[in-house]
Amino acid sequence: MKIGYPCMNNSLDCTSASTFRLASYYEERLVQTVASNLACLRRILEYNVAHGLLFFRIGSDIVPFASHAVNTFPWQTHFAAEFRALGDYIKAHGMRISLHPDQFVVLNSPNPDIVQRSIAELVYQGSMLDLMGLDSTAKLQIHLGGLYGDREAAIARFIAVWHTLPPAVQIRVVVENDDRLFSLQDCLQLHAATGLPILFDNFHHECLNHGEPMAEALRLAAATWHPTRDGVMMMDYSSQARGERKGKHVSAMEEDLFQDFLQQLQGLDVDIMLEIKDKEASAHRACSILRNLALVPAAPAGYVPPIFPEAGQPVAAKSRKPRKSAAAGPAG
DNA sequence: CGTTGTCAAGTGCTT
DNA sequence: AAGCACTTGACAACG
Repeated sequence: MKIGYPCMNNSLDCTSASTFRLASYYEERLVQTVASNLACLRRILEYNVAHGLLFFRIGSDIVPFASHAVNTFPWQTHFAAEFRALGDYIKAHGMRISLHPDQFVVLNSPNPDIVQRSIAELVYQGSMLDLMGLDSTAKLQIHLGGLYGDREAAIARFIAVWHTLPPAVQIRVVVENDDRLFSLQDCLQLHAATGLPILFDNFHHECLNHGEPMAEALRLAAATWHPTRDGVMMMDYSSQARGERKGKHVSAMEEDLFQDFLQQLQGLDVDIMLEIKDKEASAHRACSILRNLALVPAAPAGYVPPIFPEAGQPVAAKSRKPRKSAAAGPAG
């Protein structure tokens, strides 16, 4: 079992999601930004290894405008060595990686332009995993898409588009049950038609289900992951923020609920992504709980116990990077 | 230097 | 018809 958190680390003074406005796009700035993002990603991974957090979701903004027509820079070859080194590091430490393209990726849209843009985004994100040399257990996590007033037609369109995906992308795509439109049952129907694995989200399942108990839902989702091709089932874990809109994620892990959830696993092996606002802080807590239950290995050599911050207090102040000066302005 | 409106991209729901 | 929410975060303009 591996524990992870998505995209950002609040303890480090860097971000791997630096971007800029389309209006201020120019190539030199792109190169500078990607280099900076990859350097920060490396630091985040090192932090994770040092703290025994072996599951991580890489953000979508590593290469700004990667699937936009404005970006014609061959970043894949320019940064090949950097991506390769990251992949070597990931493999050397047995880390698991996922990416989660955002809401603009809608494979079942009736609009063919949107479908094409969605595929381009998947190709971009999948190619990062390819460049890192990671196998098909590194996944691209998406939702089924829109409903458009006809559930069966919406699912059928997804299946039709899925069959047209490049094989390198197809083998990485996994579908997550969402909290309003497409339930675990819909995802199982999709799995039956395509064989693609279901990334199970416990909180979404609580919001939208057909009465399946959590333990049963977990087993159903786990059975969709091919042991060698896909690896151990990935899942998202969260819980309801009290007093907030239904579906709103908590800001810090509620340890009792997490302990209750672990009981529902009934021995099932999963890699758990904590979709909780305070990121690595909750991941540390989860890891600590799992170490006590002997579900994850003892702390790695040289492990420094994290200082749990008070609620709302950042561990380290973010220091702003110096502004890029006008020296790198567009040609002239 | 702090504040705040805005940002490539989609969909469904609420007002 | 328009605004909002979705892992919101971070850029960029303005004072």
